[in-house]
Amino acid sequence: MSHMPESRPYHHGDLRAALLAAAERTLREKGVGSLSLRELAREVGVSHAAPGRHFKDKQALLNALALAGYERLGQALDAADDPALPLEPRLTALARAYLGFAIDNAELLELMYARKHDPDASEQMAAAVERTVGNLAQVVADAQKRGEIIAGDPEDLNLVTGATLHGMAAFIAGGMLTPEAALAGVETLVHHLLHGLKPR
Amino acid sequence: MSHMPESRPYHHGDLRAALLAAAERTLREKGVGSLSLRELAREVGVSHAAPGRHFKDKQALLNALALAGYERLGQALDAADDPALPLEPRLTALARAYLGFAIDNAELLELMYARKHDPDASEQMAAAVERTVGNLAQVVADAQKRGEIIAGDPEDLNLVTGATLHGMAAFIAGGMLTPEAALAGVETLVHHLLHGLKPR
DNA sequence: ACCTGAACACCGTTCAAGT
DNA sequence: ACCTGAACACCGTTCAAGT
Repeated sequence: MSHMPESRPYHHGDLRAALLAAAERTLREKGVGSLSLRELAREVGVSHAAPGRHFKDKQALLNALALAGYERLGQALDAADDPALPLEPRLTALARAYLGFAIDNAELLELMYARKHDPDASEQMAAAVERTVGNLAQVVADAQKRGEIIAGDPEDLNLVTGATLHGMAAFIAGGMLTPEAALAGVETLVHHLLHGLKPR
Repeated sequence: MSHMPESRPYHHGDLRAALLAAAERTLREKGVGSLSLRELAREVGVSHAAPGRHFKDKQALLNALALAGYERLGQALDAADDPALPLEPRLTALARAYLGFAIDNAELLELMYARKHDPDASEQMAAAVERTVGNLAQVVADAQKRGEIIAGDPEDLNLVTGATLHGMAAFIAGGMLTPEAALAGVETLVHHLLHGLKPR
């Protein structure tokens, strides 16, 4: 038994994917701070210079990670969105999905938030962000059409809802809010957002 | 002219303060990524091991920086808060101050958000956060007392307003929102928060 | 007390050279 | 095409030794 049984999934045609997979695991388990290309190369069983073939930069690796994150977040939001629902439950479901993602991927989400103005990657990134935000914008637009929401500038309305959700996610990622407290508070949060803090 | 005129403010009794000052300048000008203890030591004109006398860790330096940030944010909020004002303008002024801080100290704010569970520093840090949040909580509490705000759980109300402001600040720090757009939108933001998105 | 110099164990990035 | 090995210029941290 001088070598592994068989079928090493790496080393050959899939180094890029292997690096990304290892990176995400490290990210989840030890945080961004402990993410090193050399360590990743070691984990995957490759020379320390090999990652350079697939990612011109450490930042490029991080960008790819963030991009994948947006992909998965987008899917989660799509899956959670039911356009047939009335506004409040629809928004609540969406918020719950977003916060769930934040809970399960706190470190990744921080990475996604951190803007690095890489001129090349920023195009894809902007598109990914757009798609994520677009999900929320659709809900607002639909609600406006149905008269369930005031007829203000949609941009402004998206900003409030977006900022609120973003802030909640940041609270979770930052450890200022426990997952339980966050999920327990979603309903009232959305309610307050829709009905306002002033007495009616 | 082989040496500086006089009074080197550093090197002697003030290395700690000098390091913090240099660090904040670097933070503002080049971002956290370019913050190195060795570089800081060079800038201040001291050996690379000297910082270790005043900060056990690089993280300790960052913690001190964040703490100072909370100090200044707290002062800015205090200065902006006028308890005599009616709820909406009072909250607007506070929001404007918070976003102003985010605009002027984007990198620092990111540092302040980033939780590092340093068991020792977390005590001071928690207190600093508490004071910042407390400012907002006071506004909500006052408004509730006056009947200007619904009589829900104060925790929940603080969460909405806090998350919204936090999210806006993060949008600014992350470059997804220009300072102009952010400041221009404060009034309607606060209005939407207080009056809700549903038609009245 | 406060700082220096050398040392250790890491990094990211580049580049010739191998297969 | 894809990877290796060596090299370069950095890091943070520690620790004896100096003043």
